[in-house]
Amino acid sequence: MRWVMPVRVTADDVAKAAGVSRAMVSRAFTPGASVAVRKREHVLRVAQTLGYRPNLIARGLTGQRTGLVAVVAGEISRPYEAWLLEHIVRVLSANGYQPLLLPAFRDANMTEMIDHALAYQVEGAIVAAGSVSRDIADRCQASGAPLVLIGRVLEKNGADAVCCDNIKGMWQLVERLVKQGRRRIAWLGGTADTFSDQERRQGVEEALAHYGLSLQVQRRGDFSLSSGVSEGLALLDSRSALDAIMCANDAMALGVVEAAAQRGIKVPDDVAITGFDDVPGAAWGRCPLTTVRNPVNETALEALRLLETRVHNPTCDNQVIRVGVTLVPRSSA
Amino acid sequence: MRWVMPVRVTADDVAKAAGVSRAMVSRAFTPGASVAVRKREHVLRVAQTLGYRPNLIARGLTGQRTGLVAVVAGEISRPYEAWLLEHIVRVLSANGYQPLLLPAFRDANMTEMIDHALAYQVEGAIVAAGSVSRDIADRCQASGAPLVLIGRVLEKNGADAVCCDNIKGMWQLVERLVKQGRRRIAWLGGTADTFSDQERRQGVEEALAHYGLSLQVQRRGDFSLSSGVSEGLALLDSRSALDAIMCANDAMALGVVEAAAQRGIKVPDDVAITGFDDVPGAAWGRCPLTTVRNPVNETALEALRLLETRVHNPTCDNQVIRVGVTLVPRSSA
DNA sequence: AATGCTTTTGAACGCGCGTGCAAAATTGCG
DNA sequence: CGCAATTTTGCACGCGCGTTCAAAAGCATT
Repeated sequence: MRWVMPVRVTADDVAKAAGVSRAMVSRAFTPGASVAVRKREHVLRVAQTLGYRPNLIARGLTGQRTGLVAVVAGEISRPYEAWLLEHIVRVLSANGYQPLLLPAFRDANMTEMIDHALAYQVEGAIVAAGSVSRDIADRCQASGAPLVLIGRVLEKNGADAVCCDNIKGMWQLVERLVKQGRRRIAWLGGTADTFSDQERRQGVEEALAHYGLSLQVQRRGDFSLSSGVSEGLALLDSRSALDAIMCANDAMALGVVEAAAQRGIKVPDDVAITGFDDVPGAAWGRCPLTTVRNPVNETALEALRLLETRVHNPTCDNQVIRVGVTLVPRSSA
Repeated sequence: MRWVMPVRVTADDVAKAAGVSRAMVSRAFTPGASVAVRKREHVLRVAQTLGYRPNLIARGLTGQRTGLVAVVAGEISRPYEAWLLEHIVRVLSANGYQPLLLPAFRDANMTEMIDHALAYQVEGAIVAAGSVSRDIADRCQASGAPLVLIGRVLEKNGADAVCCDNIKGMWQLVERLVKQGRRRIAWLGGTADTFSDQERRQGVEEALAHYGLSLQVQRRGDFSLSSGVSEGLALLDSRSALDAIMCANDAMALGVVEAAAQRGIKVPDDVAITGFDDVPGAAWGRCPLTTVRNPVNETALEALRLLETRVHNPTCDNQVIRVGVTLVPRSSA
């Protein structure tokens, strides 16, 4: 391939080639601007020929919209995170935003990351991972970039958030188990100090208490499938005569299914297993999971809505949107 | 929370507050610039107090580095895509780049998307999804943004690419199957006109031919687990007395494992099943997959290396890096 | 104290763009 | 054709920053 020196075609070049002023070119690309129809067409045609596109970086400089939105995602290789990310990105993209992806590693310095994104003049940040301090929220607010949390709520009204109804979801699962006559129920929690873990466990305990029951055993994994296997084995070996194991998410539940298979324990006859999220893949595998559907698409839509609402009205009170969940009964419980 | 009007702190503000010129502030933030040590410290301290950070958008305007890299990813909710994306993002992030995530939907207009990203003055684009035409490659080249393809190679030297050794991987799998005495082998391909599908199938046929064998049956899925199940059932029901089913990726292989279970067919005793990629999760589930490891981390590193190489030397010939694969023998074959 | 050399500093410019404002061109109407 | 009302257009400015260049300041040597 013949290599040609890359040329940055600017509005000036187009203006010269079209025999108009540069302002003309700018207006031709601005919908609703006052430009003669014939001239606009002419300019656009010339621009097309030269391969010109307005430089979005320069546009963002004047305090205009940059169109950038920071998206903080957790470990993308995990099914739930990937699933959620896909929907967020899709929604943003469909609405004319550009997602700036910030990966949150285990020991990632969230403050530093958000700061860095803010330096790109993002119009907002959607955080679906890691723990967000009040400090970060203040910082975003100070930059005028709305912050929306997903799946976690900042104590004391620090930021907008959208979060599924963890409590209700767990109630529904417990109700189902109890109706099946299960009484000896164990809990497999996720990473400590995560919001999801806390609320989901709270939901389980509330619901059990309502039926006069309480948890037989508790263990804690890290939301990963492999931790589901190891902790599942531990639970099954603990000789507590369990008849159900409720997990804080689907991945761990699938791990427990695996553990049960390794021990030759029948699911759901001997022991019921429940998950949470209904990730794609929960329906497949050894034993289709009874779980609760986390409506990620609705979540993504609401997150964007919150973002835009706050752009238009920065002073309104913080909102926490609770999106509804649905019980998805399958074979595992 | 008390709401305070967001203020954009600029270098001018810092300059005034520190009693120096604005150029001073700029230099204080430029490593290696000629600034008195005491003064730099002073400026940085004042900047810190005011919460100032250089506006990266403005910086990018002068033709400096924007630090942005476009990343085109496929359906993120699929295990392989998510896994790869995670590594790409991690590598970019660790090297001071900001990934601009472009989702490639089924019927996404790739040209339009790349164009849009180019308007953000990205320093390069890493494309790990969709089909890339020569047209796009030229367009990137014209903008001076290196284009690196992952998992696909553009015919006739159109762009740099990094791609695993599909052929060799398939040879290794075939060799293993043949040594196990398998002779009646079926092929489950992925989405047509994808590079991976073509090369992997080519590898299988070459290797089989080397042993004087050929494929008994062929079917085609779409790389998804569910297509693996349906096509797997079709293959198993086809009464071809198959003793092995080779799949174009892990997801479909897991689907076929599921299909076999549904039909009560034993894996690997009755039929062997192989995958490709070794995604996280291939090791788990009903039957740990015998597969070939696709080194995504190395892939991501090489992609970035190609990107940077081309930035420094735009005229060098296009390279296609082949990263090595490893056979991962597990239970399924 | 005067000279020559090095380091540090500030004023000015340009990056590419959107837009307010006033001049120019067009239109409508008598 | 003449004049006012209305588009349409071009000029000039500023967004926030990095950087060049010449002036200023510091320093050592004579």
